[in-house]
Amino acid sequence: MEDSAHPKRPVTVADVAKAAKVSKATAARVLGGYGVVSVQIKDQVTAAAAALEYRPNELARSMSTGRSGIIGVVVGDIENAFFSLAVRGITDAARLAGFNVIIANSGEEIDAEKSAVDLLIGKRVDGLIVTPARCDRLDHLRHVRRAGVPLVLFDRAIPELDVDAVTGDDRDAALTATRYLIGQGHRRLAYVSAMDAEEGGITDIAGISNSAVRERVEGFVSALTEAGLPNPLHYIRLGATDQHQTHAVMRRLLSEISPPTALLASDSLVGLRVFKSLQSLGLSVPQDVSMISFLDADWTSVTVPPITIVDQHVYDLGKLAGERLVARIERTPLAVEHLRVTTSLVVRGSVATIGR
Amino acid sequence: MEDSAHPKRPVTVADVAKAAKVSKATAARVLGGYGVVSVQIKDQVTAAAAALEYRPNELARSMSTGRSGIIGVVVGDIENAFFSLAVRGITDAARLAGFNVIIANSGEEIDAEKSAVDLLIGKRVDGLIVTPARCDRLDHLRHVRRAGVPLVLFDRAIPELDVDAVTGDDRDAALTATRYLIGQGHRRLAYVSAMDAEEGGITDIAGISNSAVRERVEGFVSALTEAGLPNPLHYIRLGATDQHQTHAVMRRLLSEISPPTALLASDSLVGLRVFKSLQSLGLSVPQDVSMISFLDADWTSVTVPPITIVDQHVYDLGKLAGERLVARIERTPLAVEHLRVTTSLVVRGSVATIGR
DNA sequence: TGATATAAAGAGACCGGTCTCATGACATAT
DNA sequence: ATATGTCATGAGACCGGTCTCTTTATATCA
Repeated sequence: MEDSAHPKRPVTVADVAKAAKVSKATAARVLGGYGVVSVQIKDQVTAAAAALEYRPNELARSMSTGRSGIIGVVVGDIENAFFSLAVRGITDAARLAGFNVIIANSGEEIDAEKSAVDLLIGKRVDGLIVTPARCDRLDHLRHVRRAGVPLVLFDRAIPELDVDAVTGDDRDAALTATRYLIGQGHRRLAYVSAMDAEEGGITDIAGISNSAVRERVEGFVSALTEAGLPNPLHYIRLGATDQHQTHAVMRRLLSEISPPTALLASDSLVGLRVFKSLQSLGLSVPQDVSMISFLDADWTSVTVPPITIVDQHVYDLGKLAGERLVARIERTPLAVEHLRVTTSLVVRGSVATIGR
Repeated sequence: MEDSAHPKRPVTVADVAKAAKVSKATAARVLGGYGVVSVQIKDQVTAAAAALEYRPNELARSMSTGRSGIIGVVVGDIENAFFSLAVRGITDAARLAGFNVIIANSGEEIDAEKSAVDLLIGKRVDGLIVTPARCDRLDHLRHVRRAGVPLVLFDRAIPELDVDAVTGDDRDAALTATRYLIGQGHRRLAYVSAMDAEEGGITDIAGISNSAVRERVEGFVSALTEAGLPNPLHYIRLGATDQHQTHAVMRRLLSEISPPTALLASDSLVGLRVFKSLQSLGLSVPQDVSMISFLDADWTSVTVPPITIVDQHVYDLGKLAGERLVARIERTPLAVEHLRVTTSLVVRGSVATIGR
């Protein structure tokens, strides 16, 4: 009865004003915490507001101030530990500055990303953090700029966009990890990524539309090249998008005439799939195959052996992106930058020393 | 120059109307997709809108319609795989119905939860899904009801609140898992949870303020009782809130005169900590100690041995909560219900058969 | 005592949409 | 030819805040 009978129109400043016998403007001053009001009136209004259980309509507030207090975040896949940890970092930075976060998932699809961006702009977010699925379709991001909404790219940079980006130092990370593998005596190294497969393997590194993937491949290839190893592109495999695909990729890879002795997995999901795949093929790590995965995910420390990983300091990455965006929103004068967070190799037990 | 020089006031219906040489009302009809407009005028307005790159201000739209198209979700900890998977389920259900999701983290703290709820109500969300940190402080949730905002509780029920709840069948899950352990010959069983420790162990099950935790403990105790095992509360341990605490809890537990032979971990984070703790104590699973964890987390399938788990079908749980809330928002006539999603025991290798 | 400064409160425009109601044009019925 | 109805468009109120500008009351000074 009490709930359904009163669909109860929410209490507004006008209601509070009437109850406190003051003008709407005065009540608004108290409730909004601006302007000058006498102590007596202030108490009067506060009391009336409490009695009526007044809650400000943030929507209306945003309407007139033009600020929503919301930061929009478009990520590739929230379920991925990489993103959920990054979101934590972003959220913490945002909350510290008094902003809230609204999250949208693009599923790494450019159209979903586009509509998510449009939607958030429509909600008049104060700023936007986007993980661009591709670096070649930019209209929607250009539009964000033109709409005057601060934008920070996350995990992937797009130099031609002239906008801040926060990423790991992917090139260096791959370089370091690969050098380490080479240093342990490995000569045939594979790189496995979840990026959608192009036909017939990699031929054109510069053409990879995802900068994070591209930089990692570049680092990987550089390390092989500087070590004088032949055919650096030979063992690069894309398309490890799910367990089934990964398994297929792994079977093909390991049934080559000279199969690789070490694998570099492009992210923790791929790493997990690769590890499972090796298990089901009856291969043991690192005796039969060595591996390194990106990201310090849960699972990497409890396997036997624990997995050697490239720690991307994802939380910091997210926090930095959040802080950068806040600075932009607050119009702090800053040059456009590509901030790279250095990564660190955490050596555990998944890489064997061979050929000595 | 071009970006900074034009802080570029966003394009409004009025601007489009002027450009299309029609009234604001007519332009709004076309842009908002309501009312009746002749085809000719419609094209005219559409063209003008495209030329000006008009984007509707969803805030203003929400103001006048009273609907924001947003569902608010307050979770305990987004970083926890349980919640991030649930959020995926919620988000999918929401998007299917045309809603967006805004996520807030309570950190399982009642005050943070309170302010998150207030904030979301302020943003005029169309509905709210909350994981209540406690079942005894309810003012803010009562207020949600009074404000006329549909509410669905997630993972934990509060019967006295007369509101929908979607949870796993925690009692049954714990009962089944415990019975299984007993069936494998275990007689000394421990239950380890991350809930804040009360002094001196558990004495009053009915007093546990988190219904999910309470039901699991009840199920655990029921199974022990029906098997005629003595002292069912003896090995229940709370306070496994981080790796350090968990380690302390485990040391104490396993240095008892008759230590437990099997452990039930209340969630996947606790499970992971327990597993790591066992590793560092040099104990092997299941030879030295058997264990079962809640939630089919990543790590549980790649350990040696893989962990026997209680699968809570979390994605479905989230999806169901999302669907239920959408139904409420759309005023589908439904009785208030506590929906329980049945769980299933996935037997892998972390439980030994003993004493035969 | 009157002039002026200053603090506090009120009146009402505004943000950008939605939506009701009024108006005008044209077609059909009488 | 006049009345009636329908359809497309225009005018303007409204949502619930913020904020500028104006008015009123009180204090300060010559």
